[in-house]
Amino acid sequence: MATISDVARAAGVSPATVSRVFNGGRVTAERAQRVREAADTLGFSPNRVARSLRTQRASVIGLLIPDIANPFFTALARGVEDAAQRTNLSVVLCNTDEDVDKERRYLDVALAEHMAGLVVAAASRRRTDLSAAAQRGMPVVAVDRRPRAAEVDAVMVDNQHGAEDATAHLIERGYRRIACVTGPAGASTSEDRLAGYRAALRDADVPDEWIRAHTRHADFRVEGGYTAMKELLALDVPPDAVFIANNLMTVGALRALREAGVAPPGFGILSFGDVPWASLVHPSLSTVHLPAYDLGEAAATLLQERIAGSAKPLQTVVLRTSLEPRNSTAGPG
Amino acid sequence: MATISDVARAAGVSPATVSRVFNGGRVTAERAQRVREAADTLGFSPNRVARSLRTQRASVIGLLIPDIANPFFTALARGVEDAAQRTNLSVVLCNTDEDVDKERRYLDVALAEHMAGLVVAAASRRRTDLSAAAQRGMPVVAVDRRPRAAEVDAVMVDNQHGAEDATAHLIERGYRRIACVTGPAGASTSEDRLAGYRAALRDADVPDEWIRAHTRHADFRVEGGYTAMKELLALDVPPDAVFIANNLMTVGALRALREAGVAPPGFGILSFGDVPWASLVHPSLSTVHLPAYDLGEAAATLLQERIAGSAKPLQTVVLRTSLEPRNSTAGPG
DNA sequence: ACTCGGCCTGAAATCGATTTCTCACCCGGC
DNA sequence: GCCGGGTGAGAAATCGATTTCAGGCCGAGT
Repeated sequence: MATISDVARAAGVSPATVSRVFNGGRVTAERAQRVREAADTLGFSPNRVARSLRTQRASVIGLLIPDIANPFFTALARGVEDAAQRTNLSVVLCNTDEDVDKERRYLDVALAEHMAGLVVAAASRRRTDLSAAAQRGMPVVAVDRRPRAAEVDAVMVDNQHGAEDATAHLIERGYRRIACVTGPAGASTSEDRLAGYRAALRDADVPDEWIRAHTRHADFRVEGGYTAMKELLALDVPPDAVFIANNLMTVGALRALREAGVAPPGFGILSFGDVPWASLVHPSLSTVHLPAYDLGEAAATLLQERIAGSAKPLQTVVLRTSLEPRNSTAGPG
Repeated sequence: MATISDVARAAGVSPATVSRVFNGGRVTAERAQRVREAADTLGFSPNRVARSLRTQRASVIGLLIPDIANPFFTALARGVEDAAQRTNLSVVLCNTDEDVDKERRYLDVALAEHMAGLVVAAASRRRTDLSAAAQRGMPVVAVDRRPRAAEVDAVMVDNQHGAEDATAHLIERGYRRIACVTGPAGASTSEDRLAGYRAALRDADVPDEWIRAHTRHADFRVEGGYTAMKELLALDVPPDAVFIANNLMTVGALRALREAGVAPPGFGILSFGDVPWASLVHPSLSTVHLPAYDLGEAAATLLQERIAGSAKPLQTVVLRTSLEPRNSTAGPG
């Protein structure tokens, strides 16, 4: 591997001159030419480790996500990656598995590695701690989930509004007994979506007591959705529709519904978050589409501004969801 | 951010001693204790950039995969990640998008970043070029797909055997007109799977000419599978079963089949590679299960041996697939 | 008592780039 | 002819760790 000194020697100049050629310093055209030729023949490309050490800034950003198997997060990752690539940043993808300890280990690595910045979809609203990074001046952007205590930029979706819209849509279709399966009590996403669901039902004069009795908290995973749905179906008077707060739980719920022989349009299903290949499974499944790719792109762009030194006040960008209804003519009747 | 000298000063020792405390040199217990206390109070963790520069080896490995949205590769990535974490390596995940240029850019980054090694699922059998890495002594393990010219370790699945088994399974069930949708002509995976399919059919005395007429090459993506399946269904005498060479094309093919009103068990479907939530879609879909996680784990383990300096001759590890039939009593009839 | 090892320790070199500092040179103006 | 300003280039410092080298101390053996 050729070093900058090798190139300097080959071109008959000093290492400083070589560095200037590649970093926009003032060098006479003739010398610059010689340096470039020498670099080409030697196959030189600057050692990024040495550069990082000297300049005190890396060309790597970290992306912490809770579940790499969830298509929502892979789409988000692609958004981050595309935005990062535009300024020659590489992305280290870290899968925290919804595990706060694993997440903290990755945070430590990011700090020791002196990464340029972090995009974090927090594993927990309450227990994720981003203060260490903030303290050491490493820019952080929270995405999708905002850890409670952190003073960081954030890019979110309008969970409450999206959920309210979606639930209202079910009501318009004529469903009357609309249950809800949401995520863990701690998570901001699950609380906001639940709040939206509640708002829509209250607006339709459904009593709070009924709402509480038909709300289930699960874990944002397939199995959790399955179990919660089974519980709801076992009620004395089961619901005629359900609002489900994420895509994986929807998959589980669909299994429970199939086992119970229940299907649209007699039973209304609304998923918050796109279910992969949902059109194959249930053509009549409505979904709230989340702009996962844009979320990642916006977060990475914001992060790059901070890395470049922007001192603007903290921002929170909120992206809107969009409802994608199917089979608009059908209803419960 | 505290440096090693800060710790040294605080503990009243030299930086060398601090380094030895953390890297297993011989230091008296009393001093080591003082150093550890100083490090704790200062929140010291060694700067990995400086360490990499000095030791000439990084604690980061690169993972190049062609499609992060494919569950097969995310499972593989988790295998790599878990294995890497056991020896404190971090994984940089690079999504090449089946694009050889993008892949080459990532390879260059990996070299400039002086990563410890690479696990590569090549974007192309013919055009992916791993020689630059090999030349500079960076260990590389190919996984799932083996680039033609490269002299590297590899971890593969037994594509041909798996495909042959799967096709034989369809024959046993009584299907007689078994078509095939495979991947691009260049890819090793698609060729091997096609070969297995052919072998099984030849074994059942199906003429070569018929086989050729019922084989379609597509692009390993959803749309490709859809188009190819439509073509096959439009034949004068359409097939009564199909062997599909990867999971995403199966999704497309299923859509084509649904549109044509064709379904199991009258029509036999066999997917090479697990289709996510297939049980929801079509309970009677048989799949060849690919050990994606183990593939990644084995590759990362092999890579770590090389990084540690193993000079064993090049290895190729082949993992077996397993057939997961459903609805075993049903057949075409 | 003297020497020879062995074991710790700190000083200093090192990794490969960037960047500051300094100097030499050249040009133009007075 | 001399001086000032501007420009380009090299020498050397620097980033933060690891590692070599050399020396100091202590204990054991003769």
